[in-house]
Amino acid sequence: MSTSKTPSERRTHLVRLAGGLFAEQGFRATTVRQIADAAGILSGSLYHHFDSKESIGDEILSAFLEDVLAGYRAAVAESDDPRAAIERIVRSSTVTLDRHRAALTMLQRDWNYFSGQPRFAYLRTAMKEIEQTWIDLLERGRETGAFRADLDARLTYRLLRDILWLPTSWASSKSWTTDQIVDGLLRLLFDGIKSA
Amino acid sequence: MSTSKTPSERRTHLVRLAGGLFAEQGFRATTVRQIADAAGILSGSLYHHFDSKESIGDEILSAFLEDVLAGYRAAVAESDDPRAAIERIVRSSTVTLDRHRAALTMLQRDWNYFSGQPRFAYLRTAMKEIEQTWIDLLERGRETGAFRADLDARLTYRLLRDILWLPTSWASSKSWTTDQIVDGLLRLLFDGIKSA
DNA sequence: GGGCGCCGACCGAACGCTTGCTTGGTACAC
DNA sequence: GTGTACCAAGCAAGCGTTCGGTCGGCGCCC
Repeated sequence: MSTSKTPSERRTHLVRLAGGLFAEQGFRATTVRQIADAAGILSGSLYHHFDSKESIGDEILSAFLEDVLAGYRAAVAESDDPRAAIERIVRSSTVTLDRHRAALTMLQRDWNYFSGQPRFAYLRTAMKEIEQTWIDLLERGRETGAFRADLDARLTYRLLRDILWLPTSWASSKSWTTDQIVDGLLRLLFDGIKSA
Repeated sequence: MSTSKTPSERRTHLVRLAGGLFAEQGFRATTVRQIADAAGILSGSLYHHFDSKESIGDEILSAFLEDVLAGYRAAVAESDDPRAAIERIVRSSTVTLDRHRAALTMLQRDWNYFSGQPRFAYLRTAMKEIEQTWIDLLERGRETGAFRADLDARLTYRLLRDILWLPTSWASSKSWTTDQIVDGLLRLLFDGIKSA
């Protein structure tokens, strides 16, 4: 009944383990010894599977961004109007972010650390694409009359992107289901809190 | 013309210096040697003014929470209806948060670190009061018909509190004035992004 | 008014501990 | 009998913190 040892599937298991710790504590705050402990292993043995702590972070982050960008591209490509595209982004993001909680915590808490290193240059690239997608959608929606004419696309984007990434931090509190959060968010986003 | 040396005004200067670094990098990520360097001093000499790095953090955090709570209490006491109170909270918060950028970064990035220690128990207490204030306002507004009947007060609070604390992180980008951000935020909050 | 004592501010050097990472060896697989 | 997965031990660098000592300036005494 012990876990059958697939060839290099064990490596994936280690990444997931590390990811759990990163999601709770952030990347820098997590030590290689903690990761090793969680795996029931000595810290030095980790370096049989990875050549550095950063490599683990790299794997987590790049996988996350691929998923996010794929979601954004699909949402834009397969939606008729900006409002529908935004709703699709929000809904797909929630699923993606839920699967990659570690990556998001890392980006939120250790952005300075990663974004400074050449190795993680792809972070900045991906962020730019995300920003451009939002701004295009917001401006197109404004032009077609779907959104308020006085909407500041850039400002609204900054608010929205961060807002969208927030609820992931609430992981541990099981007060709400993912669906509840998305619905609450979309409602707040489109209609505000005022009664009609 | 050199800075006249007030007795223990130099201490305040050090706190502000440290705060600047905390705001950029977070508390844990900032080393006492960095603080000392910024002050043109050796790291050990810091301990002539403070008995620990945590003490510096304590001073920054407690001052911040006092200001925030004062703002919340005044907003509730001096407003007639929930909607007005919320608008007042948002407007006062923006000013407060701007003055205490370091504290906010510390809470966002190092919450786990601080909230675990008995010394910083007041953090949890203050947060509870903030939460209760929001929930009371949202529920009262729902009862009086000012807000949507299907508004989930607790969920909305979680979104709003975090949203409110977000723009502080954008410090460096001078793309927007504080007023612009508040107005955009309030508009988004009450009315959403849809055109009427 | 010149010397004395003191005190705040800082230096220089170290302490104990934790960090990410390396190295040499071993047990077991196939 | 070669390779994989691990252990045991340890390294250098960096962390927060401590400690003995230096130095300039202020009050004060005679």
